[in-house]
Amino acid sequence: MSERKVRVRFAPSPTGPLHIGGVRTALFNYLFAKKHGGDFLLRIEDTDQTRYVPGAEDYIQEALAWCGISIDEGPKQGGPFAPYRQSERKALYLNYAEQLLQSGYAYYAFDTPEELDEARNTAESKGETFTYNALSRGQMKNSLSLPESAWKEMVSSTHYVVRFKMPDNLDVTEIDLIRGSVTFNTSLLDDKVLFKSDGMPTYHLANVVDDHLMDISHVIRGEEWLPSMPLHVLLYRAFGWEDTMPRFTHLPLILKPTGKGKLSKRDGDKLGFPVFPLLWRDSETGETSRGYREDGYFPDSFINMLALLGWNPGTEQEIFSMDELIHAFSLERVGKSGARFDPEKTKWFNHQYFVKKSDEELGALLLPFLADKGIHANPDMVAKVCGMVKERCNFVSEIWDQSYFLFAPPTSYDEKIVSKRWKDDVPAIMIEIAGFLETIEQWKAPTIKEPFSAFVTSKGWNFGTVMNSLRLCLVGGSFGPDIFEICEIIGKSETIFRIKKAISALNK
RNA sequence: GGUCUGUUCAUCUAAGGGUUAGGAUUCAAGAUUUUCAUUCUUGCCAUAGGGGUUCGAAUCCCCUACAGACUACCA
Repeated sequence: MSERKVRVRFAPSPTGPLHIGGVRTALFNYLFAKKHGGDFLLRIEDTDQTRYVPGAEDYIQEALAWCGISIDEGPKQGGPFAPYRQSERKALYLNYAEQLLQSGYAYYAFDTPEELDEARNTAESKGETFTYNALSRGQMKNSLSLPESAWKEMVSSTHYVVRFKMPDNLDVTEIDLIRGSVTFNTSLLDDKVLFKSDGMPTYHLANVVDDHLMDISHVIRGEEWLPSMPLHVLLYRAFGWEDTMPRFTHLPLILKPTGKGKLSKRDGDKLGFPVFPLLWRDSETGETSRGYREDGYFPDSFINMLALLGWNPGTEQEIFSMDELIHAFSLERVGKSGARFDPEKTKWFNHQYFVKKSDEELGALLLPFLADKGIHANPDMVAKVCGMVKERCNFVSEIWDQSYFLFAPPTSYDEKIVSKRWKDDVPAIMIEIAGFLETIEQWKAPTIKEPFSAFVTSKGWNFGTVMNSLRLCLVGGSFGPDIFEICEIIGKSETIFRIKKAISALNK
């Protein structure tokens, strides 16, 4: 058993864009597989045609690719267990349902949705919950309650479903790799539908059959699946597959940053952060949802953040490359309780990756951004600019906010700073400063700074006044890199031009 | 309602019977940067409550509270 090759699957249904909770599930599966030298498969669970959303499957593939989660076997990449799309495996499932029917672990049921609703409503009006199980199945329309001739006739003439015959009052105990032993009593469980009247299996049947057929060794999925674990275990037993049954692990949920409940799309809209890896445009409503990629997050930063949400290495290391994650990962170190999502920490992670990038890398990312604004600057100069301001940024887009004045003169002056710095004596001083700068030959930051400082001192001016006013002229506000660096970048004539421009613009 | 799972600073978490309960994010203060940001230092802040077991409990057990998931011919 312990020799078995690790094979895990990520099995989303293509009903919309992949949520970050789903990405994390995929990531943990991937890390676990790679840690043990195993395979990571993608299987599309599209057994519900009514919920099929065009583009969702492509989105899932693209999102995983962006994250650096590579798929060993899947619908696009193929593999020895193809097809990997359940709708394409449709023909298979009926045989397995019939196997259960023949061995007495399942039965035909003919209750219409209306009849089931009615049963639920009657129970509810009595303050009870209707459960299709050993106690009630005798009163329903199925192959256990009806005479054989009657139900056989119905099987051929009407729609039917196949239900699992849940044993009465049996304790089912199974080990969850992060929670330990979990026990359920079957008397509280219902006779789940395994095969729908439209000819498709339900999730329960399809996932067990496929996991078995695809030789899956570990099922790692969200906590919302924990209640259906006993059903799945019982299915493995019914099929006689218990000796190769995968080990189960249920991951804790990702919760809203504030308030209660699990993270939803709404929270992102409300609090202003993405809940999807990639931008998503709903083809029906035309509505778009932000994505981490488009918001300027780096995939490795995004993955790093996600990995630490619910898992920790037991050391104080926080920055991990994918390879380091693979090396350090273990299911035992995944927490049991839900983790509240923190958009602030996500930004912090991005900042860590941001400042680690070389000036040239950032420059290359900024270039197209500048081109959009009609600015075509020298790549060397752009790289230098990135180096000057990257400490103050979390995203590429913020480089522009911190450096636009290096590409063009300020178009406005921050009013607060003007009233604070632009005193009556300042214009006269600035005129003298401009005149002095005119005399400087060597236009480099250090060679400007030295004579400049001497000049200001000799005049007896307050250094802070001069510097802050000069910054206002060149930048339009009170921020940005070293003032002499700015002078060097924009050049001598531009520096003097901006001083004069500011004097006339601020002359009241 | 029922079943299952969970509960350590505001947030992510460490400490798998013995530490002044540690780190990170956020926030606040100070230093540096004659700007802003960075950086550095410091500070604030937690074992849900109650019972046991034990020489000793965040850790083991029970009860309560709270939270979440599930309870479809959806996954």
